[in-house]
Amino acid sequence: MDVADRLHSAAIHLLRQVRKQDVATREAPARLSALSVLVFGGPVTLGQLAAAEQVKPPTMTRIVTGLERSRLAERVDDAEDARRVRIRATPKGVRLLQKARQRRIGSLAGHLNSLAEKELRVLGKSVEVLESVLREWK
Amino acid sequence: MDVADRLHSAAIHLLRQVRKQDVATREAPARLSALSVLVFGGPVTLGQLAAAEQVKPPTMTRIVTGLERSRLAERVDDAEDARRVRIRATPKGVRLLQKARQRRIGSLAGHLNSLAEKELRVLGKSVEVLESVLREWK
DNA sequence: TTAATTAATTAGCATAGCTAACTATATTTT
DNA sequence: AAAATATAGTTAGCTATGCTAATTAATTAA
Repeated sequence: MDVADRLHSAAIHLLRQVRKQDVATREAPARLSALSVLVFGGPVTLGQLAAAEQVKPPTMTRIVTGLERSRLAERVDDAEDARRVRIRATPKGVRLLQKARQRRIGSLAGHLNSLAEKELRVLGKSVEVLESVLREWK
Repeated sequence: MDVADRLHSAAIHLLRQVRKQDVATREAPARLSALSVLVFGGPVTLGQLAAAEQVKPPTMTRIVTGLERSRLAERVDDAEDARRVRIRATPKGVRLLQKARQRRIGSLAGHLNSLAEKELRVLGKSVEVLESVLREWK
């Protein structure tokens, strides 16, 4: 319980810090987050994207519309099922997201480089543990 | 860089999972988050609360108004400086937040209890490392 | 005692969340 | 094959959350 509590708190504060880097993109958080799913998960239907982002389809419709207006993503007709709309990141979207990610990771890495070799190894080990926990989740 | 990248990703997915518990509160994320600062950090001025939540004062004005309408927090006049408004959680707000937190932590702890003793120790150790990194940050 | 600064609010805009209702396509039943 | 049902996405209309600019009130500095 104690580890869960402090891990939860640390995750919140860590993301709150790295998120500061995102202002440089001039794009809203919901759009960046959806774009991230598109860039790292490939083209998906609107419904899948909504589920991945834990929002309802009408919300995702508008997020995608916003991404399209910024030319970061585009709607593509689905050949198999004409009801569906596939969403994919444009090259511009991929570039923007990779830069945003670079800024976040760079910021975090900058703060980790004061750590001792041993501490970094412990951290790396527990990231693996977390990844296994997340794979089992739900 | 690799540790930073995977730690970042793990933090995102971990919080995305535990956040699901919050629907039970029937309160919006921004309000819960601000309330959390009030409950764990004691009464603060509106400006301090805005800074802690990384939003601008007008935004916090409305979040606090929402919390007041739900009787979760209240505005208190500042004796030293009449321009300031101190915000504090009500007993109802404290109770609601503690339950919400309990659900989150409980959910996380439930997923950690499949870990081996050794893995949990590694995780505990790296939470300490993260806490020290966060103390230095900015 | 003015002038400048600071704290919070108000006004007005865009985005993001929801439910309910609608359109168009697919699938299942009769 | 036709009708009924189910599914995918959008539209409409609401509330909440983010911003900047302008306002009000109080404090501090000149």
